[in-house]
Amino acid sequence: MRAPPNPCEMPTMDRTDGTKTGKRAKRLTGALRDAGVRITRQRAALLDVLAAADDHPDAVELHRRAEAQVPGISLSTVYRTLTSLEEQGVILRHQFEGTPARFEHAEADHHDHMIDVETGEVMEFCSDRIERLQAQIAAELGYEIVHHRMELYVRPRRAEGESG
Amino acid sequence: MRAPPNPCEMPTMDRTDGTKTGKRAKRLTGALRDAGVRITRQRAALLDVLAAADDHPDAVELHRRAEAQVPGISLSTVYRTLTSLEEQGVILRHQFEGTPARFEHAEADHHDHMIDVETGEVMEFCSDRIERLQAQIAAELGYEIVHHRMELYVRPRRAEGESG
DNA sequence: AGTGCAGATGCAAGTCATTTGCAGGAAACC
DNA sequence: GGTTTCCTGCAAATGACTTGCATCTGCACT
Repeated sequence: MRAPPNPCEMPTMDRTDGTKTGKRAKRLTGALRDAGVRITRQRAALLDVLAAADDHPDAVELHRRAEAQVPGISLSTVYRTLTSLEEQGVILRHQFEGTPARFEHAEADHHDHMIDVETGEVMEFCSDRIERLQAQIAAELGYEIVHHRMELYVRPRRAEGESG
Repeated sequence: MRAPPNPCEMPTMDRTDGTKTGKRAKRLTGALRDAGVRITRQRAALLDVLAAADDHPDAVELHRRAEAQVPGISLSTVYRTLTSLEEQGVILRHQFEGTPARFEHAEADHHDHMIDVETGEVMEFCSDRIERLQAQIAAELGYEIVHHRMELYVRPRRAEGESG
């Protein structure tokens, strides 16, 4: 139960590891600084929180977590920073159905998402075969893919004889 | 190069055909009536507009088109009706990136969407092979798919030597 | 055709997630 | 340390819907 089914499953396993998380925060910070973006306490806190997150928090949740490091940080700053981090390519924004946008750092390899419609839990997966088919379909119609969105809204498959 | 690549490409070809469109409107209306939903002038107009649409209009555009038949129809009625039509399963709502929700009638077979990021044009496609892979991925993790969303954001592939 | 009424409508006001104008504040570079 | 910008917090604005409420209307039943 729960074995990685795809070759590209679980690209980086270092989440919630204090050391790795810290390094990730430093890399993200460096990327920003290199891009000429000013590193304020607020942004550092947000990068920290994003680097440490192993889930897919929304802006309000990120704000809550960031307040531990920068009490009084404003929600608009969180939104503004998230937008700018997204533009710098260090985080990804996902607009799943019926929820506010959720974010994750962009250090892991590309993956798509599976959302448990009963719990809201977000899982990651990826499939090279699907990606190839997508590219092929676009190419056959004379297009190239800029980016794609693939979300599977799922529910636990109940064993036979189970009811509820 | 340009032949329909998938077996399920182009499921119904009757769009923008006056007669077929009228019949579709009647079928949609019948489905609603059978479900015990009252057919008002406003709803009839909206069903008409939806049946005739060969694009993917949003609520405001549908409102604009419906006003030709029912001057003074309210935008809230359009929204309310679209929600109810969606619940009845006669239309589909698509939330593409960065645009208000877009709608289409649900009489065509299942398909996914490809959005030209330069023009906003929406094209339909489908791939049985991708669908099968998706189901397989979900199954391997112990889930079944409730529904999915797959959108390809594309740009015309320019020929070699072209610039711009 | 007339009647009753649950369900539908229009309008205005409300909600929710996110963005923006503005004036004071603080990184970075000298 | 002084400036120069860029950034921040706050409050107000925005966009896309949604909802409360008083009125109206399909439509089932005469």
